[in-house]
Amino acid sequence: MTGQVRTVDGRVAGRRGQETRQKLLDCLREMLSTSPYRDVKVIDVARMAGTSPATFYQYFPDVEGAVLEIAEEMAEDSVELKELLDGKSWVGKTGFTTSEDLVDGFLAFWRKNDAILRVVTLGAAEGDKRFFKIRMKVLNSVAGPLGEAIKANQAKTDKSVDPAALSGSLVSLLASAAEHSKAFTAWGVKVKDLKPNLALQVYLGVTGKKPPK
Amino acid sequence: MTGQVRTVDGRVAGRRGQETRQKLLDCLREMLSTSPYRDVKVIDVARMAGTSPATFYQYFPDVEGAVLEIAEEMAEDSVELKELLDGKSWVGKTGFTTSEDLVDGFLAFWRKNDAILRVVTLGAAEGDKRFFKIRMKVLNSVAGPLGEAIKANQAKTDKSVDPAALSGSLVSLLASAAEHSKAFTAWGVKVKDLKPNLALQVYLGVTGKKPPK
DNA sequence: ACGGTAAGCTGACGGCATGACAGGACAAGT
DNA sequence: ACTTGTCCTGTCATGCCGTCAGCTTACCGT
Repeated sequence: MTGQVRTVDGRVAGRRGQETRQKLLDCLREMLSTSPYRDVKVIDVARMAGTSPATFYQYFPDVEGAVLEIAEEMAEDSVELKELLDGKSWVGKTGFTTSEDLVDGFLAFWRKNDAILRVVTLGAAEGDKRFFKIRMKVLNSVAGPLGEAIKANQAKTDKSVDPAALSGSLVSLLASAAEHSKAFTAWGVKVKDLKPNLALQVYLGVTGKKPPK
Repeated sequence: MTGQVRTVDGRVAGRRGQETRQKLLDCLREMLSTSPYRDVKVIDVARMAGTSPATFYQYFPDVEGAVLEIAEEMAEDSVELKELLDGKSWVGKTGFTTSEDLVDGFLAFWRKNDAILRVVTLGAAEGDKRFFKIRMKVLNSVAGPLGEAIKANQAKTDKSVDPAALSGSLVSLLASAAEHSKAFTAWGVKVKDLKPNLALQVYLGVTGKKPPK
């Protein structure tokens, strides 16, 4: 389904080629997490990979193209986030644990991929449809199931909030907290306290009730 | 208080110099809103301003330096956001209006400055202290007063949520919604419905109650 | 084993952005 | 007109970008 990996000029990549390509991607990933996006240069990536800029351009049209590749890989991984909600209960104490696990898992995922997600977020904000789509895929892996959970709970305790809007808000909040956790620290919220606070808000959003002691 | 405007090599800028400098800043602002941050080049800004790259480097060390200048200007403007909360009531129908006005004003501010805020957000996420500080100044102009309001209301209806964490979450949510309103659209939330939804969440966060009909 | 074919890599090059400098243009005061 | 200090730009060295021709390497059929 992925089709064959191809070079920019149309040749199919063999074993060695794919290795080189992967090495370039790895090095780019590394560069992204150590220097500002604006300063990431093809020549640096190539140097780090022990190859030449010309080789880079064989496999990717430009830096952005390679970044998209990494981002798509990450978006694939994001399906694992669905498991944080799949078949979980929102009732009583177990419900709050569900909420805590969700927050935990989401923050961990974001932290693991924070460099690439930063770039994806920027691209999306700048209106680039490709980055926007990737960002939505990641967020939807949580927003989808979460919206379902909210809708299911509203069936019991009818409230007048649009489930889509609410789950979207909650996921946006999680993303924002993950990307800018330092802001919360500056507001006097200790890292340790951040997670419970987020979990509380998620629980409140889904069930509409205070969590059991 | 700003001190005198100076060129990179230490001369003080006169009338004409300041005009040129301002023109460069305006053009940079324009460029930022029309092309990806990564692709903004000194030469383009200079060309647009009808001057030469050398002139640009006379007033700014690099693109980032000039961007910081614009960002600081914007951060100054952000004090106007405080007025959205100063002395406002959170009681009953008036309270919900306060919430609506806050959301309205915040989104408007963000939209007006979205290009520069995008870059500030990126810089902050990348760990740049200067951008982080600017972003905090903007967010604090709302988070501060909002936190006060929350604390004041908790005095009556005691709840166990940290006011700082809650106001931080709400402001983060607003920022996220402003920056990625398209995401909400993709979730089926119409632009028209987004504001009331956000206002509702802010109101809920502050008062802990559903708004009066 | 051998030659053919396609994959893989790089040196080299024109083009453009960066950033520094010195010198010329300009305005203002004397 | 002359001086002084501000302001702008032409020019230059440097370095990255993006492309290409051409060389080397691996694979495959006979």
